[in-house]
Amino acid sequence: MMIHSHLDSHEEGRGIATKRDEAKYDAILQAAIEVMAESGYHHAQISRIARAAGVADGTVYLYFKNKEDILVSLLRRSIGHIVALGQARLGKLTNAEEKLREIVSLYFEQLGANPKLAMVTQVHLRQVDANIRREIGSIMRPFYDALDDIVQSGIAEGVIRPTVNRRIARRMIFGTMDETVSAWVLTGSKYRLTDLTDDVVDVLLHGLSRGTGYGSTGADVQDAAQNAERSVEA
Amino acid sequence: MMIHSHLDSHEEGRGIATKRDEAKYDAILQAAIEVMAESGYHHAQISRIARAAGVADGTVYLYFKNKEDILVSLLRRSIGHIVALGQARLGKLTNAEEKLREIVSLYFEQLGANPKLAMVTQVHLRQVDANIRREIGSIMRPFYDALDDIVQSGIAEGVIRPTVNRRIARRMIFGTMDETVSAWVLTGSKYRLTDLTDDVVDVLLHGLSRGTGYGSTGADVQDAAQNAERSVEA
Amino acid sequence: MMIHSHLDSHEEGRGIATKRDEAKYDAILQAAIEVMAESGYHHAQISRIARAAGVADGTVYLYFKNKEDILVSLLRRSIGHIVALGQARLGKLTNAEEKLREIVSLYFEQLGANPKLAMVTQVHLRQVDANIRREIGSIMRPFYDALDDIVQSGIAEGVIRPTVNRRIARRMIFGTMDETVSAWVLTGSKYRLTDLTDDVVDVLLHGLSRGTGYGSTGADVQDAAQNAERSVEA
Amino acid sequence: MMIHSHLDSHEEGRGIATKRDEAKYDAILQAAIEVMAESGYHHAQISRIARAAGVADGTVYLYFKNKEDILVSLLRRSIGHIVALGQARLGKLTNAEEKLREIVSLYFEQLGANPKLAMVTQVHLRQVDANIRREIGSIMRPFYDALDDIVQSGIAEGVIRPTVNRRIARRMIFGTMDETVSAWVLTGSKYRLTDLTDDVVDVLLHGLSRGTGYGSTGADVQDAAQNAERSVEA
DNA sequence: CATGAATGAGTGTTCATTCAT
DNA sequence: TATGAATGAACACTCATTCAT
Repeated sequence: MMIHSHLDSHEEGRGIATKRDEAKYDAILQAAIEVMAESGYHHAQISRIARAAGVADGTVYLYFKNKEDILVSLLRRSIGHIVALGQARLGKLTNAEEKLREIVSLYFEQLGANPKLAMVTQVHLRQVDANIRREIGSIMRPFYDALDDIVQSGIAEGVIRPTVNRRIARRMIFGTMDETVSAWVLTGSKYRLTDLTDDVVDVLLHGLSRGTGYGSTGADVQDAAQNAERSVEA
Repeated sequence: MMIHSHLDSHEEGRGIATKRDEAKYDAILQAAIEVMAESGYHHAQISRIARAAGVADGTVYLYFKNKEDILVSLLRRSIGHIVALGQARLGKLTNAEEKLREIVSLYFEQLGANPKLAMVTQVHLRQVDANIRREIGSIMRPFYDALDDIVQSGIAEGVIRPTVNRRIARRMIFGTMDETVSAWVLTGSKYRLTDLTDDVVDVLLHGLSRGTGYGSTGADVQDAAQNAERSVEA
Repeated sequence: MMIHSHLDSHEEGRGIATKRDEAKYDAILQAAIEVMAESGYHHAQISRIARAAGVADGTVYLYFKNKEDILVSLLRRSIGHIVALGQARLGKLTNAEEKLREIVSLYFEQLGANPKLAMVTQVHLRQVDANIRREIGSIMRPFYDALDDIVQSGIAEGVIRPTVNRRIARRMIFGTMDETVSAWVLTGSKYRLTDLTDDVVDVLLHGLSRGTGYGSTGADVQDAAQNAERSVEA
Repeated sequence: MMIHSHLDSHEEGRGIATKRDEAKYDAILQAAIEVMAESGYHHAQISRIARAAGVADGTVYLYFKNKEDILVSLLRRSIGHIVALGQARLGKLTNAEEKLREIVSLYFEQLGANPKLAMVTQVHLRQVDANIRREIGSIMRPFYDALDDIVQSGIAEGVIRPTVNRRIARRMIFGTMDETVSAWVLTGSKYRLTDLTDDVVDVLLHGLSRGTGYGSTGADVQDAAQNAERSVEA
């Protein structure tokens, strides 16, 4: 998997404090997650974030250009982290199926381990203005590229059907993961997100249709009755 | 298809004007679409919407509880319309595959025919507060239910694999459609959304994996080379 | 005297409230004079002005574009008033000397009758940004034009020396009046500004120099000893 | 000319750094002129002044009490310089007319040679708070005193009319010079300020009125037509 | 039903000043 | 002396909502 790496240096975007207290930077970001997860982007006053971080209001502006910059930096850091992990883990894998499972697992694992961060990325991040959405898009790009690479290499390996519309394939992968995480967040993060990995990968790989003779996975041994029992999720 | 209908009476939610000038209600809703599509939710002042609708500011509050209610009513109306159409069209179909294709087609057709509405539902609707998102969920319910029905009946018919996680299946369907429409909107609505129906249904039904001997669709005759050419979309 | 009249319609500049409560407009302006005279421009919070005017903060913005607009409107109104009075009074006079005396008298009378307004125009008005100073210049123009007209007509009548640099003559007239009013304001408005009219006009007309045989005025009978006694002013 | 000298020791006012690096003190003052002339008082951040002076922000406070103190020190230094020059030059003159011409010439020469300084003293200096204006008054005192001395000695010599109101005479002199410099600054410092000396002195000495038989100066040979041509100034 | 003038709560951001090093 | 990171007070302005007419 070729994960593009220009976002690894996820600090570049700051452009304000080149060499200030890194712990303070982290504290503000963490405080922002806490406050935003609780109150949403628009109701998360800078003064509350500052207080939660243990700094003065003005200090926030030594580390971030403005309030939106905090949000963008949050996403940049978390996506950057996921992408970096992906580079490390997926590099060792050769099979597209394994790569897909790994990236889904990674995504669920990362967001599943931090419900507040997930709340911010899945819900509050979307409350911002159009111009910020553009920047968000550019931050997500490396992740999208990683998904595209998986599809592309899978086709090359003969593991993925060459006839799928690749862009749509990518959107299916991301859309399914995104919808899954959002549902998990909005229902209170009550179950383990990673538990869904196999089911998600199964449906992504094999679709809904009962074809004839396609390769069955371990998941297939579950029958419809069992399926109906899974009710942890709302 | 069992589309739950309690939201069809989409006027119930108003609770303000039981039977006022219906044309004025529509005018405000239409004005809201225009203004929000252009400026986003937060920059769409009530006064601008009122002016665009040809009514006074105060009049808006005779028809809607508040600004968010306009947004919610927009969604209620458009989803209600789609659900109603779905009831009509899917009722005649017996095959789950056909139903899936029909609902995807219908969704793309409705939003594809109204880019401004799509802009509002895909982008601006998400800028609202968390508490409103709950209401949005309840509005979407009938549509989700329709998708669930398709999955459920598909399994009963033996068309859909009984082993798929049904909730995840539904999220895959909706997530893929949603992501597809969002991408279309955010790149300027430059191509025909309905042109993607077949490719979307193909990947939903058969997944990514090149299994052995699953039933191929007409789409399958496209080869990788052709796939690479599809560049209408950004 | 040809006083250019485009500023008579001193309400045009508002451009916000075309037909609102005129009494409210006046109340805000008067409140602004009170508050600014006491605290200066920068310390005159909109909320204090609003409270003093008996309106809500937001109402101020129904009548004025922003805080600077209040200041500019103040000047526009007071200078406009002086210019309008000048048109009425100077129109009846034919002699440039009389016109000069009249306009000095008028200026001192108007500002002398309203020390708080004078405090604002002489002190606080100058605390604003460069861009506003430009607008202030355009508001003062008609007054400068009136002074120019007096000089010009005086020369035509043979009353004013044709060799004086007209622009400098105007600046002397205005500079002397301005300096006189400022001194009066800054020392607490303790004496009657209009009492200085004759002495000011005398020095403007005849200068400092003891020429030989120039026409003496009544003021000339005051001798140096008396002059030294005038100590009301700081 | 009796120029009171207690402000010559313009360092007294500092009260902070008694004998620090004089070059640094100058550098900060010069940087302040540059930055303020460009951006105005309120937009001239201490940090920009410090950077322009090549020192740290905090260092500024080792030399100046606060931001206003920089402005006041600027005026103190420049007026002090003018007053000192005046003492040197006017001491040699015996005639009040010559003294007046010399001090006008000196004032125009000093400010005319430094448009940025003039911009600060004529425009930005006036943007300060009312309490500071009092201190400005005390700084200007020696200059006012010099003007008063000229008037006083002129009367004693029989050169200046004993009947002029002396305080008003002084205000006319200063007001005319001030207005002239301000106009020059605000129109872009495009002509030579010193070129106006003769015209200014002429009108100060002889006023506007065409009396009979007052002593004419060389300037008088200019006729009205020529006067009209002087259009260097805006 | 309709109006639209009036309301007033709510907050991101700047920057002069301080002080620990 | 000098630094510059940290501080935190201060406030104009917007706009959803109301209600007297």
